Amino acid sequence: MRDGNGLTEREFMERYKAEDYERPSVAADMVIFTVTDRSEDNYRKLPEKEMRVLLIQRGGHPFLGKWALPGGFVRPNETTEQAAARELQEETGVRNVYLEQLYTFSDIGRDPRTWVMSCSYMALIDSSQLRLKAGDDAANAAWFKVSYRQLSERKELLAGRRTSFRRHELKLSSDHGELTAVVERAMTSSEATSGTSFTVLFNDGLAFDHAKLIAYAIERLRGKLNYTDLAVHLMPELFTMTELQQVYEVILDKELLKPAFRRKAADLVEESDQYTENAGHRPSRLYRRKQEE
Amino acid sequence: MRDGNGLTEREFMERYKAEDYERPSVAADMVIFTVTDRSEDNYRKLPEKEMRVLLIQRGGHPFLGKWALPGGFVRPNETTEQAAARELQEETGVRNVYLEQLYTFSDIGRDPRTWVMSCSYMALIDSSQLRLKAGDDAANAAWFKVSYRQLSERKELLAGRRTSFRRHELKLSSDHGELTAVVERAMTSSEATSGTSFTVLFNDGLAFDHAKLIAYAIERLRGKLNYTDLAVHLMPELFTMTELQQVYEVILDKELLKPAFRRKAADLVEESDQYTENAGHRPSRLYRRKQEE
DNA sequence: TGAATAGTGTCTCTGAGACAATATCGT
DNA sequence: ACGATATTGTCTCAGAGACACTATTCA
Repeated sequence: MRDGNGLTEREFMERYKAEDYERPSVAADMVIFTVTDRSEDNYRKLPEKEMRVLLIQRGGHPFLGKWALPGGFVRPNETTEQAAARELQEETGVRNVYLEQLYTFSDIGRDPRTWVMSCSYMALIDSSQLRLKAGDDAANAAWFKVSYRQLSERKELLAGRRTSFRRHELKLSSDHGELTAVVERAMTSSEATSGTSFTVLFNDGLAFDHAKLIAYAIERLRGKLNYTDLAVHLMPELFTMTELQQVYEVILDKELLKPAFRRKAADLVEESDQYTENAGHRPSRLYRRKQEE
Repeated sequence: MRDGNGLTEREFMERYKAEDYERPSVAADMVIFTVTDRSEDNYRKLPEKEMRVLLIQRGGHPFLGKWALPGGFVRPNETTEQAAARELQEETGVRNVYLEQLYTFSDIGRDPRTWVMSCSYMALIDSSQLRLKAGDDAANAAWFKVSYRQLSERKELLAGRRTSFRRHELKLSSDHGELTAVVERAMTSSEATSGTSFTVLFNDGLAFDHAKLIAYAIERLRGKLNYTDLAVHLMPELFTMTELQQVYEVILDKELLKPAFRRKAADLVEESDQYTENAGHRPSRLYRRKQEE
């Protein structure tokens, strides 16, 4: 079979010049979430939970000294998934975790060096795996406590184009200090069009557009929490219902009713024969992730 | 502020060589859906609906003569969204449509020429806009009727890793013939990991891995249909409830109950004062897309 | 008048929200 | 016994599924 220039496929391939077009670099960046216990002061209370995300302090330009998501450039003989998994293992030593592609960001100028797209991933790590790698080799890596709260909501009707804006404050805190960003999520909808976009309005301490990536990841995580078993990936092998509920509550940033939660979560988990002990109160049954269905 | 090499940011940027790493080409490929009436034979029956997708016959290597999704390489001064919107306008003449990023595919060897990732988008076009561009300049473009049906389901438990496979048949038909592919969706879940992946098992007539992209788009479309107003983007400005229901039915490939559907859809639409006429039966109220909420 | 579709009524069942009551451990 | 959490019960209400019924047009 010959094409318009009378070439067979073999001939075409031999003459094909891969360098004809300008190409972007593609990075795989990861938003790695975990939920940990806050060390508790009171004597028989349950420890509270905190949602945390892993950040790395940049040791070079650009954004020297700022905090960035772990990630790196995708190499020629790997997929973006493989690049993400590789980075994840390099940074946390953890393999075999929940990994989900989020979105590919390609705003022009998002990296001052050159044309770089970011294929972003979300990873969920349970706190027991986390403990293994507490004293990480990278002194410049830290788990930041996450808070993501809606500040305001605004609606606008302009030339048949209705847009609603939701402004959120993203606060990340750790021993290394506190980072703050304000991200606005705009949902446009007109006669035919429709779309969502994120804008970073304020940013103190985060590198690149990573505030946007983190906000996007949190929105995805919250959205999927209700209709998937995503949360159990954040749990150790055995856990109580209350612990699972706390994970939901800290991610969604709202309180849930116990009976309703237990009914819904019952489908996601499997009873074990074990119970908590020495807790200062009635022991609770331990559950594990359900494999079936 | 100076980095490890004693450089300021300005000095660093001047010395930064953009050519240090090998880079992939990035294409924006579009799965463009529309729903059209099938020309009806009977005299007072309503026309049936068909879901269609736009394909373009390749005029050059590789995959010469095969059908591919419209798309093209992203250029240095545009985002992937902009590239997708540009391609969409070039191919269909349509602007201002629903556009959603789907997934970035990066399997190695997916393009035999060179390293190419595909950032895929889904677009929804209503049938009235479609008519405007019926006689397209591109003689090699055609709207293919879509059928996507589950063939089989299989579950496997292997070394603590549970995987469920769903095999689907994708059939695309038009005046230019029929294309068939079989795509398998594997959902793996083990102690901690979890993930979904698509594999093309059989492919007759489609270029690249585009059978996979189309399958992915259909799954996304079906999934979102139930909890978003996605479907109204496929409708012209005024439409009846039955038409809207038919769109749901042809996409989901299953029949819905009328009263239940009307209750649910009532939130998505707004009544107009107009009614259908000369239909051979009781006229029906016309609705339009709701802007509020 | 009748074919065909438009539109409404209503019964049931399920699942979520809300609140209350009981159970059990460790000190 | 008491503090704290674990676990279950149940009332109510909203929404989905299912089926049946009435309404209206045009050939």
